[in-house]
Amino acid sequence: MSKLQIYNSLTRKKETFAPINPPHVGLYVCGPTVYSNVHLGNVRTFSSFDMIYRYLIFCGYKVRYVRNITDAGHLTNEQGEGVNRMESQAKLELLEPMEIVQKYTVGFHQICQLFNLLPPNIEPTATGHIIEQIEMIEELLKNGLAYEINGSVYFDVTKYNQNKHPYGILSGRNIEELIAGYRDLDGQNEKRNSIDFALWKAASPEHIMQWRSPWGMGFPGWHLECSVMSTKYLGETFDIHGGGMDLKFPHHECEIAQNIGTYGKQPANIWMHTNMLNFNGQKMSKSFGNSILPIEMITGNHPLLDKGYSPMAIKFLFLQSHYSSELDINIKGLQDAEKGLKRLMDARSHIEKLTAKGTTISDIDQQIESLANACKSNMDDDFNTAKTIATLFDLATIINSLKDGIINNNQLHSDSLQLLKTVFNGYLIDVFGLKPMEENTNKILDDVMNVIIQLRKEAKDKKDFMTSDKIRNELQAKGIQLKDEKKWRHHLVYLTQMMH
RNA sequence: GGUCUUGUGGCCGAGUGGCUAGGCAGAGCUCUGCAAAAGCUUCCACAGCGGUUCGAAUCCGCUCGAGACCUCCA
Repeated sequence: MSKLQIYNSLTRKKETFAPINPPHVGLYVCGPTVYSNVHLGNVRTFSSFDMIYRYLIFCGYKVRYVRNITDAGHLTNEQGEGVNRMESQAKLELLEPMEIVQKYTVGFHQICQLFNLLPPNIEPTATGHIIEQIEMIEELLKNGLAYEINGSVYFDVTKYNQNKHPYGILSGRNIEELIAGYRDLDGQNEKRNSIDFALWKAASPEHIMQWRSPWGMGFPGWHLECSVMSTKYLGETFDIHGGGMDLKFPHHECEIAQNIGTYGKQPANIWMHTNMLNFNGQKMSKSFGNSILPIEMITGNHPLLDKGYSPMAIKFLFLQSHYSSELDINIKGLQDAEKGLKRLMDARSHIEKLTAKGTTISDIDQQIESLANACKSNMDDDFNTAKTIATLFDLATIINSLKDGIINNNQLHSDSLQLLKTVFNGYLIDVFGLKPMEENTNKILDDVMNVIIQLRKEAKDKKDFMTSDKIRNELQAKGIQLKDEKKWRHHLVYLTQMMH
């Protein structure tokens, strides 16, 4: 049996996964900043880590998954940049910061549900851990790695580096170059050194979010919350820390510095970074005009889209590439994913109708077993979902052949049939978190449909194809697809239902 | 400018130094009243130039191109 290998950004190689306290695994993922809508790129990242979380569970680990909500810092009001929230307006016209936080936190959770992402075990907020953050700053001050100026506290990167702690270990930067790079920028700064970063920022009186601290009223620095909350819930050193590639520097670099500066330890054994999402060859961004919100993707309410796509199809498209690769999507890719997903889901439901009459182990049985094993070893190879999906497609071909009688069911042993069920449910449903299309559970509708199907069959038997085609077409228009030699079934109605 | 990543067939995308990735699309066939679905067969690759090697899409170098980060960002 293969063992799980994970690419570690810190060491830049694949490593055999060995949790600190098996079977327990600590997983920390940087969550969203909730002052605007999450976009589709965020969804890819959180889908990737959802799959990783699910696969760890699938492998029998007991995972504590912590994903933070960043709700402190430079909150602006809804109108975004260009609007000075400090200008005096009637109090009620301004959104309360926590109102914004609430709105976008709820929105984020809704999107997570639509994409069938499991909630983390703990979802801590930055504002809920101000005291702990202040405590960590005090430790850093005590360790001589931070200094206070005018009510703000900064991390002393140069000093940290002199203590043989390599700042830049994760992102491959060296501080001389960084300093040189900053020198060109404006130097109006109270920091001792341009690469120092804020642990605590003094707040001007009109700043809307501020807390009391030993250094006066202020708010915590941007990198501190993750250090504090990962340590609090997972320990000073835990197994996996994840986040988007764009957080590698400076966010994760600073996090490491803060943790080492405080506890003298690397916070995480493994750092994982998921890659970015492009649309039509470009990074999704407002300035390119190709930034699409998840909800727009689902409803199709966007000029660049021809129609809406189901969250499952979108997620399937994500899973067809490796989490660490850049992914470029477009309309055609979405359409392809829709069809591909349907093929796999159809194969999955066909398994239920198969019968196994094999008495000995046939070639087919052996093929099924080796493909099932391949799924595991593909996933164990740094969560290679693309390859695993390819393997599932190979199994789908076998299933379809069995269904159509092209492969005789005396070639299929009952153990293999069971294995097919286990694999399709295990990977497609449990690990990838893909939901099957909705099955009809309405008994009356079922009975009515059987009457209609019977009528159509009689028309067909009389060669009255006008009538039989009419029935089929009318049903199609109502979202029910009728295929000959088959039962009728519902056609993807659930999506639109979910949106309204 | 610096750090890092990357360049695969019509599109999207895996990939180990030597063996068909896969999906969707295209072509042909089977099935079919017609569709749909499904099955089988098939076409189209590894940016360019060198090098290492018995052998490289896979390793090294250069050229060209793309992207991310260096400022909040998944």
